[in-house]
Amino acid sequence: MGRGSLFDGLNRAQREAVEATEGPVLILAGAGTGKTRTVTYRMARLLQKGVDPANILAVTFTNKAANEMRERVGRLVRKKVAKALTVCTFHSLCVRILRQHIGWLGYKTNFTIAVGGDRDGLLRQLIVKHGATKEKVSPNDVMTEVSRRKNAGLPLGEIEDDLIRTIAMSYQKELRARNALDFDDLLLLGEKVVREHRDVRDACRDQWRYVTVDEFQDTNGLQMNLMQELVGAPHNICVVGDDDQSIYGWRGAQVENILSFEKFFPNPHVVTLEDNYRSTEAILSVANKVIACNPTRHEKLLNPTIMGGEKVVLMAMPGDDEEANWVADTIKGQVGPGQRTLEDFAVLFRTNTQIRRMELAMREQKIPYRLVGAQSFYDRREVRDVLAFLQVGANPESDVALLRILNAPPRGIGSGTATLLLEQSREAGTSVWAAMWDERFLAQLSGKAEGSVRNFTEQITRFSEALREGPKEAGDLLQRFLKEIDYMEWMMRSCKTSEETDQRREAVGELVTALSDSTTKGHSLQEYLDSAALDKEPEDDLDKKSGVTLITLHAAKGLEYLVVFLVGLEEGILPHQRSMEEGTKDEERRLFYVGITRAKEMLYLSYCGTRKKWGQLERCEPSCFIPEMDFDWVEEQDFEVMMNEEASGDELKDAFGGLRALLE
DNA sequence: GTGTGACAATTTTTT
DNA sequence: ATTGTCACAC
Repeated sequence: MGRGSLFDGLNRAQREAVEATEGPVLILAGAGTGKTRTVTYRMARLLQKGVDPANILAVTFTNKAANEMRERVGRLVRKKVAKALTVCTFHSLCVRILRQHIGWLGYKTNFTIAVGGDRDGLLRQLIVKHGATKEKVSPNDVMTEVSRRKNAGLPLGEIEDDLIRTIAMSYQKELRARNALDFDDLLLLGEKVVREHRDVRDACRDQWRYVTVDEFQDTNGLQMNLMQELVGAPHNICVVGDDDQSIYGWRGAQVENILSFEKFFPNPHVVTLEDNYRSTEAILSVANKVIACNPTRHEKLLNPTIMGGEKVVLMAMPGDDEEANWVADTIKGQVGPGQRTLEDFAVLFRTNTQIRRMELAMREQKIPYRLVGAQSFYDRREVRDVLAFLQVGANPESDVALLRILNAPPRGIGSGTATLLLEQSREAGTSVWAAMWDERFLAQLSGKAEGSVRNFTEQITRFSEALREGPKEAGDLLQRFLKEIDYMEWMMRSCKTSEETDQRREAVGELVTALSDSTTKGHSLQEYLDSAALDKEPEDDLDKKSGVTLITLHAAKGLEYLVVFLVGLEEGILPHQRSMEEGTKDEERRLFYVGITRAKEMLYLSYCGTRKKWGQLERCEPSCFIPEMDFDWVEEQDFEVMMNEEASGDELKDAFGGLRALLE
């Protein structure tokens, strides 16, 4: 690769960043300033200089970002070289480290990762057990507090609220007993093992000599500590981020990590990227004026390189139904041969629940769409079940998974037997699986229950052995196992619509395919299960689907679209009610800013006069962020006024007939 | 032990 | 409005 080609199309600041390969580097990159491009070129430059790809680590926050980064480096260097890089999320980095070294902390290396439903289920049980149902304790309350403390490095034993402390501590004990880790444990223990064990730390330092961290404004204290342990002298660490896009404060992110980077790694080479290549002047002017309202920030502007552009449209809507249909109609009107495609459009929401209404409108109007970050693929019931089967097959001692599938589909091991089983495992200090083999336990059961248990253990043993003998055929084996236990038939019986039936069948099919793909590529079963626990979607799933993108503001960070609709600009939604109560309105403003800067050519904003909440109509006020925009670049429209005008003109009557009918 | 139906609670954002 | 939980009947 010639030196000239590597630097083609980079501006001065970007080149400076690419060329600064040694020592700490801080890249302050505003939205759309070619951040990913700069980072990937920089990695290519390292490789060009002769750095071994195995010595390069890039850490991101989402799998999507990790995949994209790997893919883009892959365009610059040979495939084989790109493959040897370590590009992963903080969480999967920690899994890697822990799968090797967690023995130091007294866990077994085949620990399971407790996610979503399983974790909530456990909490629910514990809440009931401690008689806290009638008190206002929800799994979420406990989880929020547990997560907050783990990420801040504070002990659970010092939680003030007695009830929450008790539940939090037994939650932790329970996880521990089941050799399971939650998301926060991954970071907590990952950092701990690296900090406490010099050998581990040095092994990591020896392997990863050049480290890059993306979206650095979103790191929390734990992640910062981990990086400090991982990166020894000469501190070849490059961090990239933008304080204006810090939107994860609620998850413990510390903007100070990027604002005072030099405190952690002295004398960094600082590069600022301000030229924006993504959006029009119109869009950037609106964005700049809004974000300038935040009091504490690195003062900076996004400089447009695309001058002019269509004004940002601000639409007043009567209600959320009309809003959804208006979005769908507008998209329809702009898609066609020689015009835009569905993939050019994205609709951005503050909350997941808003997405439902939009989905309905899309279906009614037969517009294909893809959902990002709504209900994640891996949170679907059938998927969790099937993964649990696989997990148990891979390692029957995975208590969390085993308990999940104990009686799914029903096989005569009901809650009574399950309780006895759990007691047995606790008393004997063994896994649930081991308890199932205990003759003294089996003797306590009725003849029928005993038979059920023996049947089950025998079935699992066969499946497990088959997997061990032929790990490459895991996909087939799984499918055969599902057939053997009649899983699909049971699952289908609880489906209401044929659509649901298809979806579930499809989901399971996808899972089997993904598994087969993974093992064919030479990944172990454990690796597949890890990625399933940490990923939101199977690798390529999302990009393959075509259509309009429906996505939350949080999930949209880092992405861009030709045309963006940012809907629901109302008090209580953006800014969210809770942020006003908690005094985090600045973060909501940054969220608004992130949303605006996703748009390349055209931005539509809308707010409603009324909105349905819990089936009831409620009045809404326009967001307080609206007056903060630069109205030189905004065109205000009112849907009802517009409709009346259309109604009086004859030509367009038919085109909008459907919409008008809605209003009447 | 399993399956059905009425009732209640739920909505911030993600790995 | 949807989803899950609980009580009751088989």
